[in-house]
This record gives sequence, structure tokens and C-alpha cells, in this order.
Amino acid sequence: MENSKSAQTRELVLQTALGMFRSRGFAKTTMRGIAAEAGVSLGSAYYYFASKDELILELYRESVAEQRVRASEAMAGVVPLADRLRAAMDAGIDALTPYHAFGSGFLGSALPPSSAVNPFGEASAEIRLEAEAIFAEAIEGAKVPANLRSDLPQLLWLGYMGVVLFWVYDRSQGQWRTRTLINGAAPLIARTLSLARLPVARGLVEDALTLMAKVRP
Amino acid sequence: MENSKSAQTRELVLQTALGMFRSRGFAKTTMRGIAAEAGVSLGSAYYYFASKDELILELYRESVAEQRVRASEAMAGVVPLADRLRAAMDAGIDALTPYHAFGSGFLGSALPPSSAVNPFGEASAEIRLEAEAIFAEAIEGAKVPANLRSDLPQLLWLGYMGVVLFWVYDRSQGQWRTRTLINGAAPLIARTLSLARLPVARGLVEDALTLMAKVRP
DNA sequence: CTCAGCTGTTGAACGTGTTCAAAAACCGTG
DNA sequence: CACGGTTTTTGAACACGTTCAACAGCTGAG
Repeated sequence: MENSKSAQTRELVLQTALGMFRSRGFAKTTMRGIAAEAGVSLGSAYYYFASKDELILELYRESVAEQRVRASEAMAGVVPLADRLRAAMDAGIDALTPYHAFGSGFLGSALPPSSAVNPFGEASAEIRLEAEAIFAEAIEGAKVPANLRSDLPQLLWLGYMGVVLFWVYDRSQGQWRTRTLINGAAPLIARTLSLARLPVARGLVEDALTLMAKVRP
Repeated sequence: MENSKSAQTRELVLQTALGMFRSRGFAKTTMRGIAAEAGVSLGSAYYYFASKDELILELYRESVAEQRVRASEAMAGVVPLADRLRAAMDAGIDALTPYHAFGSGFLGSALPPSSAVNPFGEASAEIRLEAEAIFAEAIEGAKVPANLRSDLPQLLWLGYMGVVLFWVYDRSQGQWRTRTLINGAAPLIARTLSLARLPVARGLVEDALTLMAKVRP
């Protein structure tokens, strides 16, 4: 970690911003407010972060890092695939929970392809790889069709993005619906993977993979 | 259709806006620009549309209506499920194509749950029902597991939303990747539905449906 | 030490979406 | 026509994200 004056200021602005996001929400937090609370000028905040969106990229980065740590811990010594998948997804939602109230607003900035922040885009490629690595770790040691092995982490991450989308819209107490979804989906995925190895499904899986390859940019 | 002076003005503003969205993109089109081009004052535009987002809701409405018409035409006399699904999805992308260039920007306004415009929300419930009806029509006459019948249109619509998301990010010439995806996904879905009727998969499907019910708001 | 160049900092200014109080146009009723 | 009430129109005003030219502070070569 850089320790220069500059890096300290950057960190101060960032942490002030994330704190205000948590307590006040994304939309209600203004760049002027962040700057004032951090004790710097508006222009200074923009010196370190080119846009309000870019602060989200940092949030995304931190949350994935936290997910990875939590997931590794939770998966240690756990063998059944369903449980490992559940651990990976729960860890992600755990890491995001402080932001649920404003997750709504963040989505609007995060998803447009134009935005530098969107999870499928260029700027977040590095973070996405780390997120996929979590799912790669989750399927380690699991019996998985050989032809699926390499694509599976990406597929699981994609599915997990769907879970996150669900979570963003989830208005239930403590987002228990999302937890229920994860609890149910994890074993379903595991069983679907078993099914995928059966002869009846092989052709289907084969074609799906071919399609994915054709369609990938 | 209302024909009063008021309704005419509303329509003028709306069509001016949609036209500018198509030619200039969503972000680059300003409310002031719309008002000026339509020959009304800024305040007047806001009298008819509470926000810029609300103009998107109208776009969404019009595009679904067009999708329905196109889909019905394309499905007339077509029997195989895969072909009917393809027609339904292609019709949707056809209707959206004029907006592809700005689809990116529109996504940011459309997806946040806070927005009145998000496709899963309250305000668009009516439109969503119409969209689901398209897929209900698509599976008419198809052999489908009985327990899936009622949920399937919604599931297909959800999958189609995924396709739209893909389309928004699709930078390929004329979005051929999206077309390839549809061409491949439609038969895959049909075959998966066949597979779902087999004993090996019945338990899986049963559990998935139970999970959906538990998790639905 | 000097001072040129780089790194950080500042707040004014711009264009935006949105709000609102006031004015204008319209309408039905006497 | 007159006039009260409603609908429609208007543009000024506000807060915001973002840009930018100017300024200050620092650092290292001479």
C-alpha cells in the first residue's frame, strides 16, 4: 500500500465516500458532500476519482476481495459441491449487504456499457477475473463434465450476477428471499451438473457450449 | 386515442423525444433540446412527462406493442416450438434495433429499482404482462410439462431479458451475435423442455418450481 | 540555495434534470 | 358577455456532476 501524502488523501476521499454511500445511499451522496466531509475541495475529489462512478469501481473491487476471503474461509474443509457453491454466493451477498439500501442506485451507474464501471466491461476485467476465480475454487475437486470444466467458473459467475440482480430488487427483511434463492439454487446447480454428465443430456450440453463459443466476442 | 389539444401536444413531445433518442442517443438528448425541437417550453415538456425516464417507459411500451404484432405475424402457421420461440425473440430485437446505439444509455435509467421505468417494477407491470403474453402465445400448442405451463411464459420472458441485456452489450455488426444467440438458444430451450419431461429430470424441475414459488414476492 | 517542473488543490463556471410559483389560455355557467 | 375554476404554459431558480484554468506546494538537479 502506498503511504505517500497523495495516497492518504485518496484513501480518505474513498473511505468517506463509501461511508456516506452506506449511510445515505448513492444518489443522496453528492460529490460536494464527500469533498466537504473529507475536508478537501470539490476539485480535489475529482483529481483522484474521475467520476462518481469510479468510486463504485473501488467499491466493487473491495467487495470482491472481501467475498474471496470470506468464501475461502467458508469453503475450507467443505467437500459437497452444493455447499461450496452456497458458501461462494453467500460470501458475495455478505460483502454487499452494507450497501443494499443503495445497491439500487449503484446499479444504474454500474450497468450501462458506456460506463467504465460495468461488470462486463474493460475497466473491471481484472476484478471480474478475481470473481471468477472464486467459483473456480468452488468447483475444485468436484466431479464435473470435462468439457464444462473451463467454462464453468464463468457460467457460475454469470448466474451469480443474476442472483445479485435479484438481491438488488429484493425488498424482503434482511433479504431472506435472496438467501432462500441461494440455498435452493446451489443444490440445484450441483444436481444439474450431475445430470449434464448423463447421455441424455450430453448432446444438449455440447450444443450449448458450441453456442457459447460462437457467441463469445 | 385522445384527440384533444392536450393529447396532441403530449404526442408531439413524445415523438420528438423518441426521434431525437434514435438519432442522437439518450444521453445526448436533453429535455431542453426536446422542448425546443417540439416548439414548447421546458416546463411544458415536464407537464406531460414527469421525468426523462418516463419517456423511456413510453418507448418500452411502444416497442413491446410492436414486438407483439411482429411476433404474431411471424408465428402464424408455424408449429415447431423452437421456431416459434425464435420468432418471438427476433421480433423483440427487431423492434428495439433502432435504439441499439443508445440502448446502452437507456439501460442505466431503466434498471434501477428506484426508477419508475425498470422492467421488473410496478409502473411497467402492465407492459410486462403484455410481453409475457407474447411468450404464452409462443408456447401455445406445444407439448410442455403440465406443472411448467403456467410459469413458463414468465421464465421465457426472464430469459429473453437476458438476451436483451446481451444485445445491449453486443457491439458486433448489426448485432449478429445476438441473432446467433437467439438462433441457438431457441432450439436449446425447446430440447431442454423435452428433457424436463423425462423421469431423470422431473425431480429437478419440481424442486426448481418449488424454489421459484418460495422466492416469489 | 534556486528554480524548473511535476504533483496536488482550489473554486468558479457550464450544462444538465427537475421544481415551482406565477401567468395565460381555456371552458362551462350565469 | 363576464367570471370563477381548471388546465396548460412559461421561464427563472436550484442542486447536481463535471471541467478547467489558475494557483500552491514539493522535489530534485545544478
